[in-house]
Order: sequence, then structure tokens, then C-alpha cells
Amino acid sequence: MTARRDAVHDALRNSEGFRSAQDVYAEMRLHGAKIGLTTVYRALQALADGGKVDVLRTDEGESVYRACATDTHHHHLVCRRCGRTVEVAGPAVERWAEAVGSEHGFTEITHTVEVFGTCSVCSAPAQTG
Amino acid sequence: MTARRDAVHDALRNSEGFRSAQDVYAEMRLHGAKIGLTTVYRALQALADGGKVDVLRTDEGESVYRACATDTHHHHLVCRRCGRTVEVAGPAVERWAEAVGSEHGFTEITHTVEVFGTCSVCSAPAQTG
DNA sequence: CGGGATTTTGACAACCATTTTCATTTTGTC
DNA sequence: GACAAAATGAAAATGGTTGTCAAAATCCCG
Repeated sequence: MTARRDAVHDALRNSEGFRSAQDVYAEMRLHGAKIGLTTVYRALQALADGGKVDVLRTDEGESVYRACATDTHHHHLVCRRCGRTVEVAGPAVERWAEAVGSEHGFTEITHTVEVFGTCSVCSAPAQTG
Repeated sequence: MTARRDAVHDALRNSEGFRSAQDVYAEMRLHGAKIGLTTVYRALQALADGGKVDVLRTDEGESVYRACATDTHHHHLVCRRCGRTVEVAGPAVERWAEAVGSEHGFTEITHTVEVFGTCSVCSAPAQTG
């Protein structure tokens, strides 16, 4: 029964940036979907395990998910205001992480890299209205 | 009354890697310190706010703290097994993050970069036991 | 199509790190 | 010493996430 899981995946695709499980759940209910919170959590986890969506933690420790365009390894540039997200590839960072790790005798190196900023729309003087 | 806060800071200095508030609390109690969990949390937050300690989130969403050697901006290479932590400076990454951000019109760019691996001690064939 | 094993679902309770509350204690100041 | 402000801590509240378990959906095989 992957119908629910697909529904969750679709809900995620309709979002611009990263959304929390609770967000996805609320939005799905708003659109009339009959689904439970537990199922949303499990679907999101399954999707994440399968590499179908990316996960990261907010500053408050909440897990947020996003259906990404590419399957390949990449990072995110996230607007801290509106949540708009740009996927960025960073070969330089990958190499840097590897170098730093092996330089200190570490193996099986992984890394987490996220860039936050204020996008051009949000940083524009929107005081006119 | 910064006595408690200093005690928390000291407790953190005695640790090799990142420790959670609960860890610090437990350790302090073991050493006979009279302090409450709430106070440990608040001290850790105050320390973090003042830039005295670094904070990051574990995969489980727990906040972990570390008294770092330098006040300047740096990142961490953490052993996922024993928690040993090496502080690393990465000018290349800083520049990369800035470049990526401005390239997409983002301003006020910040970033989180953490590198995980298995240190030489932990990756050694310790099967002899 | 029917029967039964298997998986999924979801309401609710349980978890657990963290925060809030609030009364008490401590600290700083005159 | 007196008083205002800040710190402390025990207990309760919060809130995201996970576990439980019975009901429902799905699949497999004939």
C-alpha cells in the first residue's frame, strides 16, 4: 500500500522548501486527504531511507524534508525567511571534507553542509505595502 | 552568580568531544556537584550565546556542546564512534559558501559544516579482545 | 473469486529532551 | 541591613517523534 506514501511524496513536491512532518500532515488534511500523523512520519522516513527525499534538522531540532530534483549528492542553500531552497553541488567541499578527514587519519568520511541566507526577494525593501 | 555556570564550563572542558546537557548534568552529579538539570541547560545556553562553547545537533536531534580551543570560526571533524573531535579551519569552505550564496542572490550568508568519520584508533582492528 | 499470511494504517499512549513556571535563594548595590 | 534584580532548581508542561496494537488493505496462491 504505497498510495499514502505516494501522496506524501506528492505533497512534498508541491512545496518550495523544506517542510516538517507536521507541516506535510496539516497540508494534506487541508486538501482533504485522509491520513494519520503516524503514517506521514513513516512515509517520510521511508522516503528518506530510499533516498527519495532529503532531510535536515532545523535549529529547533525539527526534522524537515524535501523532495529534491536530483538523486545525486548535493547541498542546499536555504532562505532563512521564506524557506526557498536552491540545490547546489559543491565538488570543492566534497574534496575539502575528504582531505580534512584523511589528514587526521579519519576514514569513512561523511559530512553535512548547509548554507543559509536571505534570498533576493526577502531582502528587498518590502516596506511599501 | 556565575559559579554554577563556571562549573558547567569546566565540566565541558574535561570532555574530549561533544556532550549533551544530560551528559554534563550526569557527570557533574557523579562528581558530587550540587546542581539542577535546568541550571545546566541554562548555563549551556548562556555559554553558547556568549560564544564560549560550540553547539551542534546529533542525528537524533539532541543538542551537544563542546568547549572549544579557539574563539574564531571553525568546524569540526568528529569521530562517529568515540566522539573525539578535531577543530578544523576551512577558509576554502567559507569562501565557497559565500560564493554559492551571492551567486544566487542570497545575502547574510551563514553555514553549517560538520565532518564525520572514524578516527584511526577506532578504525584499527580492535577485534583482539 | 476466496482464504490466509503480510503489510500498512492510524488513534492513542509513551518517550524524552527541552522549556516554562514559580517560589526560594543568592548576589549586587546603596 | 534592606531591597531590587538575577540565578537556581524541583516539578509540571511542552511538543516533536516513536511505539503499540487492533483494524483494514493488499498480495499470493490456487
